[in-house]
This record gives sequence, C-alpha cells and structure tokens, in this order.
Amino acid sequence: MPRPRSLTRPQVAAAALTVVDRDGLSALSMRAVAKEIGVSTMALYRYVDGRDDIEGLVVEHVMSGMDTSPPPDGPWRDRVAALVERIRLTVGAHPEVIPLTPVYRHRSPTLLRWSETMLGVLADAGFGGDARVIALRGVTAYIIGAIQLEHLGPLSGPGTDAIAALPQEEFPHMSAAGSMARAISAHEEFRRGLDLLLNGLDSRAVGGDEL
Amino acid sequence: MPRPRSLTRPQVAAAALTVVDRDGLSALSMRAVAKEIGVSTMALYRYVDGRDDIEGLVVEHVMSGMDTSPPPDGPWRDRVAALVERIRLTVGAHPEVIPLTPVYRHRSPTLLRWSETMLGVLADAGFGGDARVIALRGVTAYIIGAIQLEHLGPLSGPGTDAIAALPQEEFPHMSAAGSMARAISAHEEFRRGLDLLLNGLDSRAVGGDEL
DNA sequence: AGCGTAGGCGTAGGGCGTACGCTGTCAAGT
DNA sequence: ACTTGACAGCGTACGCCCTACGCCTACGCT
Repeated sequence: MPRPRSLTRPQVAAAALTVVDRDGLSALSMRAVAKEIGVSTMALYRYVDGRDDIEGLVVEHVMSGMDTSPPPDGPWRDRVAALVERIRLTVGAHPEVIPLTPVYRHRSPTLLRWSETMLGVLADAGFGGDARVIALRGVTAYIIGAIQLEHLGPLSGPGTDAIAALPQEEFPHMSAAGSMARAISAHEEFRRGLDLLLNGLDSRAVGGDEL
Repeated sequence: MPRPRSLTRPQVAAAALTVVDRDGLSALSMRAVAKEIGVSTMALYRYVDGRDDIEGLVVEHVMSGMDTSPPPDGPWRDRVAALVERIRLTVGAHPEVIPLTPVYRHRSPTLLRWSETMLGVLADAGFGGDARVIALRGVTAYIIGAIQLEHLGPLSGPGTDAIAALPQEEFPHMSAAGSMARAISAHEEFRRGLDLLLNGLDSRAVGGDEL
C-alpha cells in the first residue's frame, strides 16, 4: 500500500564510498552522501540510522568484495598468508576507510566469514583449543597494526625522512634505521613482518615448549 | 615588553586529556578544552594551531609519562617484552585516546625515544641491518593492532558474545572460538600473541633459513 | 608615566548531525 | 474509477562544531 522505496542500503553504501574515496574520510557527511545520490539530506534517514550506520555500511561495502573462501590446499603458512594478503589488498584499495575498520570490524559479515575461514585453516594446520584462538587474534592484531602503519606512516614516506633527519647523537639507531628503511617496500615490510609471526606459529605447531 | 603568557602548551594538553578521559574522545573540542581551563575558546589559538594540534598534544601528554630508558639486562625476549608492556600500560590508562595514537605516532618525541631504545635492545640481541628494522616495525604493528583489538573488541566483551551467538551451522569454528575466548583475559591474550612474535624473532636470531 | 607589544576575547560565517512535522505519491480496497 | 491512508521524501530549525578576523586592554619596559 505504501509508496515504494526508491533507494537501497547498498546504494547508500556505494555513494558514501564514492565520497570517501574522492574527497577523503573527513568529507563523509550525511549532506555529502545525500548530494552524491541526488536526494535531500533527511531522506537518507529512512534508510540509515545516522552517521555511525553509514560508516559501518562503508566498511562492509569495501569488505564485501573480498573472497572469503578457503585458499587452495598447500602448506598452511601459504594458506594463512594468502588469507592475510586478501585483507591487505581489499583494504589497501580504499585507504581512506582504514581508520574506520577497527571500529566496525565486528559488524561486518564478510569479516566474520573471513575469520571463520581462517580458523578452519588453522584447525587444518593442527592448531587446537586456546592456541587457535590466540593465533587468530595475533594475526588479526598484526594485520590491523601493519595496515595502519603502512598507510599512516610508511617506511618510504615523509615520516621516515623526518626520522632520518633526527640528531644522530641522540638517536643513533633511528638514524641508521631511517636510511635503511627507505629501501624496503611496503609490501616487503608487511610480508617479512608476517613471516615473523608465522615463524612463531610454526615453532608452536612443531612443538614449542611454552605458550 | 609584551604582556606575559598566561598558559602553557602542557597545561592545554592536560586540560584536553581531562576532557577526553571524562567525556570521551568525541567530546574533545576547542570549546570544551577552553571551558576546562576557564578561558575563552579563541584564546586557545594563541597556544595551539587548531584541533589537530590539540590531538597531537594529548597523545604526547599521555606518552610523556612513559619510561623510555633501556630495560634491565637479561634475556632479550624479556627486555623487548618489558618495553612493549610499558606502551600497553601507558596507553591502557587512557583508552579514549587510543584511536589518536596511530595518527600522531610520528610527532611524539617520547615514542621516538622508545623506538630508539627498542632498536638498541634489538641490536644487543644480535639483530642487524634489515632484520632489526623489520623487527621494530613488526613489533610496532602488533602493539598498535593488539591494543585496538583489546579496547575496541576484547575477547571477553559483547563482541565475543555476539560471535558465540552466531549460527553454529554456518560458523562452527567461530562459535567454538567464541566460547573459548571468553576465558582468556586481555592481558593473557596480549602476552601470548606477543610471544608468537618473539618466537618468530627467536628463530631468526638463532639462525632461521629465510627472511 | 607613558608606550608599544601581544594576549585575551567577541563576533560571525560556514560547516555539521539530526528531531520534527508537513506534503505528496502510490497501491490497495471499494 | 475513485477514495483512502501509509509512508517516502523533504524543509525547517536547533544546537553543536572550527576558526578568520579584528578590537581592546593588561602588562613590562623605557
């Protein structure tokens, strides 16, 4: 009986993402999204609970493009790395939304499915009980931190230049590290850091004596 | 000759932190800080470049309480863990500022000194060249991610409850992990995840064959 | 005592989110 | 074919936010 709806939530999500990609996260506002769609500001409130809801929508919209199926059979390290890389690539395609991801992580069905898949891979690798949970959380923490590091202060960016310019007397190690860091690509850094974690997991799976 | 200044930047930082701790990060505004000090809004601009500057000030104010001296001699794993724990405790005392830390990390002298100390510990442990830089970045990434995980979705929080309530058919591993996770304290989770990373570093220091 | 500097602040303009209530439209029921 | 009423869309308005600009005045120095 009522008048039919003219928008959909995914449509709103897409418009919001367009705004964020084009004008930056700080430009994300109800007004901007409404203008992007060609609708009045208040019309959005029929589809969305408010600003927070739109932010969650953007995160899920970015994530929804990601493959969450189990990676092909092979060594478990490669399978874990493949899953991790999918997140890095998915999020890296929309750097402006990175600050939103930690907050809305829980509300994204895609990320829940990803976690489910990761737990399956870890289970196949022989991780059980506590160790499996810790492994998931450890990998998740690394991903979140590393992605933020990469986009908020990459090794080959202005921050590193500033570090290389520190007074050598007071910061001898930092100065040296700064010059060295410039030669490391973001991807290499990410991958080698992940390898550290995988090494750690490996020692546990093979029979670490603690943890 | 001129009229003397009546405020100091640290004073502004302290007032801003008071506001954030009491009313939350979203309540941080020029007006709120000015009112906290007992000064008009615009008076703040004599001491601060604007909103961004205040946020950086808050981060550094929180960090400045942290000890950045080298930890006592001992096994390098313990020394690294001690440094890491200092950050967790320092930041954990003011959870509301956590979202700010990744962005303003570079501008904090205290964090630069902390990094310098960490590089020194890693050097003492035998890490040289690339490996030392990668180790620092890996540990930093883990800290950032783990702290956000802890405060934005702890293992024993509502997020985990929601996970445990997922349909078991579709999310068998998550359901199991959710119930198990509730028994793991935030500190244990943090520590065991860090141990994974330290294990990985260990295998490298002892003579890993790759990386 | 007088002066020049610069600190403190008032005003105002352009953003923002969103509560509230009106209007117009469409589909169902007669 | 016409009435009807539920609800999508929107206009208005309020109360926040940041901050550019310029005035006034308290102060330390001469």
